Amino acid sequence: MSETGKSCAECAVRGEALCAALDENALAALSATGRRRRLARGESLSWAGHESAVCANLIQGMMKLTASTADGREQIVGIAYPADFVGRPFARDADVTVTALAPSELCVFPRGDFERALTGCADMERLLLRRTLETLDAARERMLMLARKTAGERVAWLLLDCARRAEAADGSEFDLPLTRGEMAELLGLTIETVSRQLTRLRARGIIATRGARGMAIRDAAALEAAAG
Amino acid sequence: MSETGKSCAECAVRGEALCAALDENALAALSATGRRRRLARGESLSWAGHESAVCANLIQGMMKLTASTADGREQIVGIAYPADFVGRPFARDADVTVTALAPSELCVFPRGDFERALTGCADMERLLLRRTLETLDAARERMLMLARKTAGERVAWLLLDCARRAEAADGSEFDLPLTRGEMAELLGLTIETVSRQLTRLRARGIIATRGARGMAIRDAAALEAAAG
DNA sequence: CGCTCAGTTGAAAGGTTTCAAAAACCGTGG
DNA sequence: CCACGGTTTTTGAAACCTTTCAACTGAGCG
Repeated sequence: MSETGKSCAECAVRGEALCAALDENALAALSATGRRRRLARGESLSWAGHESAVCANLIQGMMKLTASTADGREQIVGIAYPADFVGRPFARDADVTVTALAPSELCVFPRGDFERALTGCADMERLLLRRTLETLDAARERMLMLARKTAGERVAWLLLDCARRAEAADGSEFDLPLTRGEMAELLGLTIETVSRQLTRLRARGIIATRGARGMAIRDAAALEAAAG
Repeated sequence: MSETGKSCAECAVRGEALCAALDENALAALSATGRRRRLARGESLSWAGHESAVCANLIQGMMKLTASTADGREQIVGIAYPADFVGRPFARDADVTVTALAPSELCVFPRGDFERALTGCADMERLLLRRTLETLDAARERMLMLARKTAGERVAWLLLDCARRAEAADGSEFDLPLTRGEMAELLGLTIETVSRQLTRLRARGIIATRGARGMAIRDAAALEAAAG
């Protein structure tokens, strides 16, 4: 039973989060060390360069992981969705900052407790290994994008990714979960360049927009082609 | 005992590779499925988009992991050194190509056999998890570099990395393990840009070169500053 | 209804790439 | 040991794309 009075049994991501791999006893033990935490948009869970004190499962919302240079340039290096794990077990320091992109709720554990749960449960460890390998695959795809794709290709790629995640049917409208600034931060571009590329896609009839967030893909094939 | 007649006991990376976590029996079982393989510079172990058939430990040499776009643009997304693990357990398809940068020797296992060894040995699984988390950290640092650093910063960053790995004392000479082309492939630049940045660092007295590979860092502080 | 902030658009600047050619390097063979 | 030929590296100039700086527009909200 967590601080907020919700039990694991009624957790929105029960069955999808890492702790799905725990048996009843281990779950109870871990659960006793965890607590729910809500973050408003823009609030951070941890900061790069600071001690990596916590691990958490994202229950609802959306978070960004950002890396930054000494002089303040920033880059989003990952996005976390509900049921995703965030944190860095087995390391003293975090090298990313984790910030809520939308109002979010997490189940937070002291890092040491979470590590003990991992070590004590090979299934959960295996699950984390698989997820980490997938995250690494995604990171490598992003490296290719950041290093070799044009601005137009990057924007198209992101729109396809958002549409896929929004499970938007072809031509149907969905809301972008990111501002232009966040899109830029993710794609390694500037706000202006993102805006110009969206304008270009709209001019070519490939997408339609409605306000800043409303988005509809009119020509998925063309968008895929544009994504390189 | 592997094909080449060498046993694990006399393996050059025994104690550092993943299999250091295996007990005697498990090691014997895995070892029976593995074989040594030598690759000349430029030869590949696996190809992106093809079936991820093998896992391996790099015994000696150096390999690059490259991702590529449909139209052939390429980006190095990782480098493997002796004792490093290469391969993608738990996935049907590989999304990177693994190619030898120097004459290399690997201990290669069918993916299924390696996965069984992992599943049967929590210690090895834990070790792979830790290494994968470290690799992910490195990948994120690279994303930041590829997205936000200038050509000069990238080249300086790479030189520092190479010097560190070569354990070159301050001012001492060492050989770059990469050609200009490979440096460019790693840094998300072109050969010409890498060459121009090296020329600039040389002109500023920060480095000295001797042929294409010989490199000496004359002013480490300035180089660190230049790396951003 | 006006205010504020996010997003768009424009023009100029800047850095990197592209294309082209010269120079240096390296392994080979005489 | 030096000359040779192919390849890698360096250098130059122009083109290109993205960024920067600046101003405008539009949307959301009290």
